[in-house]
Amino acid sequence: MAKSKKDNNTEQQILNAARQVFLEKGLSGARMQDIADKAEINKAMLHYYFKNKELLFETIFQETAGKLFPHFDKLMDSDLNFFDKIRSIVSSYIEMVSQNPYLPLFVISELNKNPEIGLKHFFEKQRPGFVKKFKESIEESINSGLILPINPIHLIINMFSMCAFPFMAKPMLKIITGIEEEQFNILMEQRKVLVAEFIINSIKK
Amino acid sequence: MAKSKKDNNTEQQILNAARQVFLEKGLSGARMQDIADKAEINKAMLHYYFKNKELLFETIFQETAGKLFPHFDKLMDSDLNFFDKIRSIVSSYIEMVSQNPYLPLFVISELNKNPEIGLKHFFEKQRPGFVKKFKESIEESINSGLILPINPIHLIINMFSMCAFPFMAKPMLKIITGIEEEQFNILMEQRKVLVAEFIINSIKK
DNA sequence: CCATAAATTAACCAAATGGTTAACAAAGCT
DNA sequence: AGCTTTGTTAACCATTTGGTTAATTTATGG
Repeated sequence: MAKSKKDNNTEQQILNAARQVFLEKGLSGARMQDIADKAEINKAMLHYYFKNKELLFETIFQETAGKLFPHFDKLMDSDLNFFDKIRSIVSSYIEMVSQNPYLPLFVISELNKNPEIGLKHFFEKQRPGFVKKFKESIEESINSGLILPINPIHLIINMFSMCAFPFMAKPMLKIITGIEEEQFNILMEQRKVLVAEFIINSIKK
Repeated sequence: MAKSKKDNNTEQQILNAARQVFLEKGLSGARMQDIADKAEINKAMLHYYFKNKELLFETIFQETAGKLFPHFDKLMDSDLNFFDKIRSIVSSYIEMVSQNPYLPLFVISELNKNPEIGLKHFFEKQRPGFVKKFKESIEESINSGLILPINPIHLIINMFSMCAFPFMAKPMLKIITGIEEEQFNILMEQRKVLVAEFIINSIKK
C-alpha cells in the first residue's frame, strides 16, 4: 500500500527536524523557520501539530530527557557483581552518548536556563529508580568489604562526570589537546572500559 | 573626591551586567534590553561602548574563557610532587568553579553552538601551556614507576570531568539525587580533596 | 567662561520571529 | 457523488529585538 498523504508522517518529520534544531541550538537559539525548512513543510504546519514553540520544545525535551538514564533500573536488578555493574553502566552509557552526542549538554543546558522544566516533566518519576538502587548496591559493597568507604553520591557523580563530560566539552578538548575528530572517537571508544577500570581501581580494597 | 559622572564607570557597569546576563542565558538567550536594565543605563549606551551584541558577547566570552585554566602553568612549574600537583589543581579548580558556577557550562555551551569562537580568541595561545606540561609530568611519573600507565589525555579528561561536571549538572543532580542547595555545597567542598584522592588512588602503584 | 568633545537619553526604525487567517486540497465517510 | 473532516499553503500580523539618530546634558581644557 502506497503511503497516504498523511500517514501521520508530517508529525514525525516535524519531530525529527525539531529534535535536530533544538538539540543543536537550544530553545532560545532555535528558529521555527529552520525547523519548518528542515522538515520540508510550511511554517504554519508547526502550529497545526504543536500549538507553539514552547509546546514543541517540551515534547522534544521530555523525549530527550527520557533517554538520559536508560535501562539502568534493570541493570541494577541483574545478578552481575558490583564491578560488572559499573563496567556495564559505563560502557552502555558512553555508547549511548556516542550515539547522541548533543543529548547531555542539551538537557543540562536547558535545565540550567529553566530548572522548572525538569520537575514538571519526567524526572520526578525516574528519580527513585536506579539512583536509589545504585546507592544501595554501593553501600552493600562497602559493608561487605568489597570496596573502600565512599559517599555513594560522590561515586555516582564521578561516574557520570567521566562518561558525559568529554562529549559535552568536545570542542574545548579538541582545542586544548589538539586532537582531531578521528582521534577523539578512538579515545571515547577506549573510555568504555578505561573509565570503569579507573573507578574500580580507585575504590577496590 | 566624589566620583565624576563617567569615571569609565559605565563601561564597567555594562560589562558586569553583560557578564551576568550572558553567562546565565547564553548568546541567543540574552536580551540587550536586559543588559541595559541591569546596568541601569539606556540601551543606546550599549552600542555606544560596544558596537553590537556580537562584539559585547565576544568581549565577555574572551574574558570568561580566559578564566577557565587559571594559573596552572605556574603550578606545573612548581616543585610540588606529582600527587600534590593533582591535589592542588583539583582543589583550586573546584574552588574557582564554586566561585563562578556558570563559567564552565557557559563556555562549553557557546563553544558547541559556535566552535569557531574558540579558535578565534584565547585558546590558541593558552593551549600549549599547562596541558603540555601536565602531559610531560604524567609521562615522567609513569616512567619513574610512580603511577600505573595511562594515556595522559584520559587522565586530564577524568580530572576536569569530575571537577567541572557536577557544577554544570547541578540542577539535574539536585533532581535525581534529591539533594538541596546546602547539601550540594557541602558535597562540592568535600570534592576538593575527594576527587584528587579518587584519582591518586586509581593510578598510584 | 566659552567652545569643543564626550556621554547620555528618548524616540524611532527595520529586520527577525512567533504566530494567525483564510482559502484551498486531499481523505474519509455515507 | 457529495458532504465533512483533516491536512496544507501563502499571505499576513503583531511583537520582539538589535540597532540608529538626533537632540540634550555633562565634562574638559584653553
